[in-house]
Amino acid sequence: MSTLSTGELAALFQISKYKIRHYIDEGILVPKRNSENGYYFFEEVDIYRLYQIILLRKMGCSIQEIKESLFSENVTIMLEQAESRLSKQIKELQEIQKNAKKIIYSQKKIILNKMIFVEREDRYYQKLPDQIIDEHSINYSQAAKLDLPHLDELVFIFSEDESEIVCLKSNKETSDFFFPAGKYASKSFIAENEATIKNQINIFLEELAYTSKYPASKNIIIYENIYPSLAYRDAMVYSIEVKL
Amino acid sequence: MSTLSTGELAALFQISKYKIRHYIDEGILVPKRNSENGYYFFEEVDIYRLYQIILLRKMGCSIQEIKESLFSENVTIMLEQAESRLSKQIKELQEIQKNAKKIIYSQKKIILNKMIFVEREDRYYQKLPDQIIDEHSINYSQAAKLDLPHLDELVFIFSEDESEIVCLKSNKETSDFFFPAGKYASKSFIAENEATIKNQINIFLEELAYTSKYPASKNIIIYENIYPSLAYRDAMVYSIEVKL
DNA sequence: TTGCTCCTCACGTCACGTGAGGTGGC
DNA sequence: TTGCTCCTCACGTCACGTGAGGTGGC
Repeated sequence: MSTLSTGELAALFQISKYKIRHYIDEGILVPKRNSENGYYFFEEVDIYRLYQIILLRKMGCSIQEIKESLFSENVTIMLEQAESRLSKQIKELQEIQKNAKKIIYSQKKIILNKMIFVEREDRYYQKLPDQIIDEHSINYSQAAKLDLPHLDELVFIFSEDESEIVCLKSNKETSDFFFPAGKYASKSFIAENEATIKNQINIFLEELAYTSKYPASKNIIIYENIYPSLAYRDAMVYSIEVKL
Repeated sequence: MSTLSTGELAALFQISKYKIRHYIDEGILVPKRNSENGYYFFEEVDIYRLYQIILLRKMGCSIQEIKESLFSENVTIMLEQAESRLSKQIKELQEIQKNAKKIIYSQKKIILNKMIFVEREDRYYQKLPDQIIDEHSINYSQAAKLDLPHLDELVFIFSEDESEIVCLKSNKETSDFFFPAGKYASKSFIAENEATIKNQINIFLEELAYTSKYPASKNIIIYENIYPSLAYRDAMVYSIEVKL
């Protein structure tokens, strides 16, 4: 039976020799050694053992867990546990990938600082309960139950009487505000603070007057574009919309 | 604008406060602090920043890489790099999962220590070059180019003149041995060493004589069942086959 | 002898986690 | 006052990686 040295085994599996030494030190790989020079030599069983270790490690098992799997005749039980965990992990990573792609895509496609005209469906919004609102903004500690997808549904409405109201997407029955289907003027911009937003609203309205298009309603809807916002470092991306 | 404490932020993202403190210490999260009591407070930008950090960390970026992404206005470039790496990683994990399932499945379905009868197609085998063979076994240091799937194609043939020859799966043209299609007697067993294998061959042949089924050829084929073998701790699973 | 590998031991590193000791807020 | 959080600092941990110093094999 031919045997391998640490270096050869490392080359076979394309891992570092230090890793192999680590597994020996931890007692999960127990090769025999040459009694004359103390060199380790690896036989077929050790090669299989190392394959198991590498596989289980890649599947997310700790060295401690692998150590425990040594007590049973075969590693099937540990493999099955690891496989079901891995399956979940792959799904999680796919979700993470989806979110990343969403951010990348939305950052690339968004048109900043330019008025555009968009067609919208009927939209309904509902005032947020007072305890969640704090100085016209959302109170995150109160709203901790709301996760990110929900923030997606948050809008600020500047109503006819100039007051600012924080709302959530809603349906016909429970709505406080109704924005009918049709053509809307829209503009997206980057804002670091609330002053920038107020300023941008004024610019938007002036620009709208300049193009001789007069809003059908004085209700202005402002929302944060969560996904493109997540791409920016110190700023957020907002959009203003008004019905023509 | 409402703000969050470290604990509240940790609860919002379902991570530990120590992790948040770590990101602050590393300088990738830079919240303002209350000048009176030194408490950190987190504003909306910090919440977005932490979301970015958590996302990039989950995608496999190091803190150092995240630190570098801070120099650009947005994290799109870093996100794109991370996304392509993540995509590769997901594929690798799916390969790992496939291998694990193969091992689990083959360990469960294999019938040990019981003679069975199987139908086989035509099989051709080719002797392995001498430099790869060492005392009737494979020399792994020479065969390091062969990866695991190739070991799957390795067999030991005990030919009519009782000699043992190591072979690889082959085709009609380059073959040294030919095992024709038809019914084969087969038995799988666990072996720790070569003596067990020799012993199992004798038991197998006696058992075969006992069932009054005489082999059509004295060529015996022995191979290791790589995938079930990978499930066992100190042993390997072999199968013997002989044409009836 | 040269250039390669092998060994041990100890310390480094990355991304946190933990635990002691003290303060702040309702 | 009680029970909660907050802070700092230092040390622990997991799975390795690195580097010094010395030996072995062709």
